[in-house]
Amino acid sequence: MFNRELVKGSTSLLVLQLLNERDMYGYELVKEIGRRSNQLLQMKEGSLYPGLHKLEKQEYIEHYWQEQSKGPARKYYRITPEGKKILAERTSEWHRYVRLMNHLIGSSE
Amino acid sequence: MFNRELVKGSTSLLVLQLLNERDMYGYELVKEIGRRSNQLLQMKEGSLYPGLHKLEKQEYIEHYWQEQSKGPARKYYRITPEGKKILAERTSEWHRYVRLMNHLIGSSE
DNA sequence: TTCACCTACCTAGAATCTTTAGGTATATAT
DNA sequence: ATATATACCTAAAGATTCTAGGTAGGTGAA
Repeated sequence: MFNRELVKGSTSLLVLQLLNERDMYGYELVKEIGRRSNQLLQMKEGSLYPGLHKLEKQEYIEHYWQEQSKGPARKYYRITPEGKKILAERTSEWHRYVRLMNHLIGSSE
Repeated sequence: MFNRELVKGSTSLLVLQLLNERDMYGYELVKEIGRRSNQLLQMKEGSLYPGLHKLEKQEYIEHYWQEQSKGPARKYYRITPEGKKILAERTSEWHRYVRLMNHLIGSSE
């Protein structure tokens, strides 16, 4: 597993990226992030739900409910145009940051 | 400037790396990180000093005082063998994390 | 010699984020 | 009945960072 400190801060970027691919509900995001990372990234519900609420308050995402024929209703989230803008900015920030860190810790990877 | 959230978590890695190159004192670390990053990374003293104290408590670094012929004395920090071990681990964690994130946000950079 | 500024250390309190550790409810399988 | 899985949620604790100071020694200009 990754050091907890290292993982901090990039969760909102990850969530925005996944919602940019398709609408998802919270529980699905937790599972999907685990699946895609081979369980290396285990986003806790206690982090994800408040995080989603914050992103929605910032109007980067919005939600709609969808009843299911079986099981509890799902609260789907959709990225907004503003969210796409932020995603693009954050992604390029991420790359700049990685390049800089790799430079500082003496790696060309 | 980078998003504050993005920068979180890698400061101790950076500090250990710099101290692995040579002994430095706190104030020097602030300036050096700024200099090497072209002022993109501005480590605040309020973050650095408590961070150094924590690393020292974990016995990854240790300090010694050095009087100056002019100006205040300097508290130099030196990385310990344990610190070097942790640095190697954290560095490889960093690379693994970056590879994973780049995969998840769909980039080959 | 007074004032501003730089070096060099430090911390308390606020803000933010994550985890822990629950809770509620629906549906299915044993 | 009971366990398990889905699916939402939050309060409190823990960790880290920033804000916004403080202390002190030395330098340079007016």
